[in-house]
Formats: sequence, C-alpha cells, structure tokens
Amino acid sequence: MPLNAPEPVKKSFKLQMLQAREVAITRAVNRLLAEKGFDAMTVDEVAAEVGIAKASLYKHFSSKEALACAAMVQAMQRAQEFICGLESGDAQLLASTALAKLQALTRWTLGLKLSGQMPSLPSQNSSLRASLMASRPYMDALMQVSEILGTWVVKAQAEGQVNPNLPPVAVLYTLYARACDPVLEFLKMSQLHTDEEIMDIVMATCFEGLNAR
Amino acid sequence: MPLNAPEPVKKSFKLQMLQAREVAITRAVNRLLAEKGFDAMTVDEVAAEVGIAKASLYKHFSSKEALACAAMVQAMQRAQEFICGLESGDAQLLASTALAKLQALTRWTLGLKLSGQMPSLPSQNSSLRASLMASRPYMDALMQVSEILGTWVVKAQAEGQVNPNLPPVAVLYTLYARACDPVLEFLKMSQLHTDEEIMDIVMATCFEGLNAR
DNA sequence: GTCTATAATCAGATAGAC
DNA sequence: GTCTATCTGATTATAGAC
Repeated sequence: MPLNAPEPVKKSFKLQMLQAREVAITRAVNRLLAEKGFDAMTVDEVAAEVGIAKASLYKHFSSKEALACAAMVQAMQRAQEFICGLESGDAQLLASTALAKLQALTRWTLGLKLSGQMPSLPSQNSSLRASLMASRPYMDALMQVSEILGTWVVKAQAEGQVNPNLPPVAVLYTLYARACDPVLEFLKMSQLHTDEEIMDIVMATCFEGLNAR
Repeated sequence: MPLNAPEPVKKSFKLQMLQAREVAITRAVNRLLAEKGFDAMTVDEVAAEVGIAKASLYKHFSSKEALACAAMVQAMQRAQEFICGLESGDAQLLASTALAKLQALTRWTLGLKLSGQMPSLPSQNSSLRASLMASRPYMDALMQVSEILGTWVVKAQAEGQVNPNLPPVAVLYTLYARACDPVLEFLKMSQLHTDEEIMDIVMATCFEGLNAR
C-alpha cells in the first residue's frame, strides 16, 4: 500500500463528503423555508430532516441565519442558471423576445413555489433580512440577477411590449413579489384548479392585469 | 347623594373605560402587527406601547393569538365600513361602476399599508392562521366582505370591465394579496417615489398588468 | 384591574467526550 | 465531525399583593 498517493485522494473524498452533506443541509433548509418560513423553522427540525445532530449543523453553519443564507444563495444560483439558459442557444426559439424571457422566468418561479421549493422571502422585519443584506454571496447573486432582468425590462419596454410608463425597477419588484405571492397558496388550497391552471391564472393577472382587454 | 341612581351610571362609565382601553390595545397591536408581523411582535412590546403592565393585558385577552385576532377583527370592521360607504349615497358619484368600487377599495388598502396600519396576514404556517380560522367574529367579517366583493367582481365581469376568463375567486384573492404586497415596501424603501406615485404604480400593475396596452 | 415578580417553556447555541 | 447533555436568553403566561 503506497504511503503518499492516498493522501490527496482521501482528502478529496472527505471534501466531497463535506460538500455533499452541506448540499443536503441546504436542500432541507430550502424545503423548510418554503413550507414554514424562517421564523417558524427551527434548527431542530433541520437537524431531524437531514438526519444529524443539531450540534453537527453548527460545525457547518455558525447560526440559523447563516443556514438560511446558504439556502437562499443556492436558490439564487439556480435562478442564475435558468436565466443563463434563457439567454443562450436553444432557448432563443422558445423565448425570443425580452418579454418572453421575463414570462418564462416568472412561470418558472411560480412552478417552484407551487412545488414547495421557493423559500419565502422575509416579508417583514426578520433577523434574516439583515443577514441577507450583509451576505456578500447573496447580494452579489441578487445584483447580477437584477442587472440582467433590468436590461430585459428596458428592452421589453423599448419593444413596446411592457408598459413604458412603469419605472423599470417597479416591474422588477413586481416580478420578484409574484414569486412569493400568497395567491398561489390560496388557489391551491381551494383545490378547484390544477397547478397548470393556477400558473395560467397568476401569469394572466400579472402581465395582462385584472381589467378586460 | 342618592344611593341608587349612580349605580348604572358608574357601571356604564367603567364599561366605557374598559372598552376604551381595549380599543387602545387593539390599535397598538394593529400597528405592531403591521410593523413587524405576528411572530416578531412580543407581548412585552404591546404592553409597553399601551403603557400598562403585561399581566393587565392578559386580563383583557387570554393569549397573544387572541390579541392579534381582536386587532384583525377591528381592521376587518374598518374595511366593512369603507365598503358600506362605497355602496351607499354620495360615493355613487365617485365609484359608480363595480370596477370603480373595487379600485377604490384597493387603493384604500394600499394607503393603509403605506401608512403602516395594515396588519400583514400570516403568509406562512403561523399559529395565528389557526386562531383566525377558529375565530367566529373574524371569519364572519371575512365572509361578509368576500360576499360583497364577490358580487362586485361578477358584476364588473358582466359589464365587460374585468377579464371574464378569470375565476371570480382568483380576482378576489388577487385583491386581498395586493393589500399585503411587498412591492409597496420595496418602492417606499427606494425613496424614488411619493406614496401617491407608489399607489398609482401598484394600481396600474394590478389592474392593467405589466404588458403594454 | 393593575402592578411586581416569577414560573414554565421553548429555541438557539455550546461543552466536552468520543 | 458527530454525538449527548447542557447552558442561556427570550418570551408567553400566571401568582399573588394591593
């Protein structure tokens, strides 16, 4: 048995295990964040869902806020990947205009929310708000996403497809807000519509408004 | 000094004081509920804001949930009064059509939210949700409001002013959701617009949609 | 009914053995 | 790094004097 060779291999393996564990943690946090929100989620629940002791969680993340931040960053990165996909190659056929891209992204976020994978933003004065604002990885990802979406909005307005009287930032905020819109839960609870129908309804109210056209 | 006459007068006075105190409490709760939400609000804060001891609060309301329920019922009653005003006399000139009434009510709720008087609904799994659903006064008020608004929505659709393809209940939920829309806070934080402008923007996105017309 | 003081509980975080 | 057991602080709720 060689004495030197196994070292880096073993190290890499351990690192992989570490990362795999952390991915499992953020996935659990993401799900619980979507289901109950930050305040109602307890660290004990996270530990139970991952299947490790609470103390072990704190070896990976220094606080409950750090836990949630990591999950939010992960979610943000998934959004970035989806956005990149919309900007490149094949997707051009499906989403050729700026408006089509905005709509595709919005529908994707609605689907995430309906399937319980969209961590609900801290809509009120939560301790999470401050932590997120102080988190470089999160803010960087948010800025990047906002910049791309901002250009899409401006382009869609220039192309006459989005109401040019609306401040672009207001359009942006509106799209962000739709990703955590309680209307989706309400309609799902009523059990009168399929997920597809619910998405169609919310997409219609968002882009076409309540008024008849 | 008569021995019998003062009795009912004194009782009535004490009752008035009691009710006045409880109104003061619900007002404070309402404000804190709007500012921080149910979970972040503590009973100590409520007591401090009202200016009485915490134990005294529990003489009026049996739990934190009961406290919040009372505030929500009070808010609901204010909404009912506004709705009744829209249906009667003078307001007919300002809000003659069903759509105009829906818009007037929506703008009113946006104004409440902007001035920090709209208690934010428990959007996630809060203990408040269950308490509200179990509260007869709250559910009764909610049902009454929903019934009236429901007729307005159907009428507005029949008059060709609201998109007839949308299920009326979806329109209703959408209007409820706009009353606690985070877009309002986001725009207010950006400090680029006055409250009036913010209301105009949100009203436009809500009723006319993001798309150009 | 209001107060001070305290009980009871729960959740975030840590100590220390392995 | 993971565990069990524990600490600490915050928060809901109550006891008991006045």
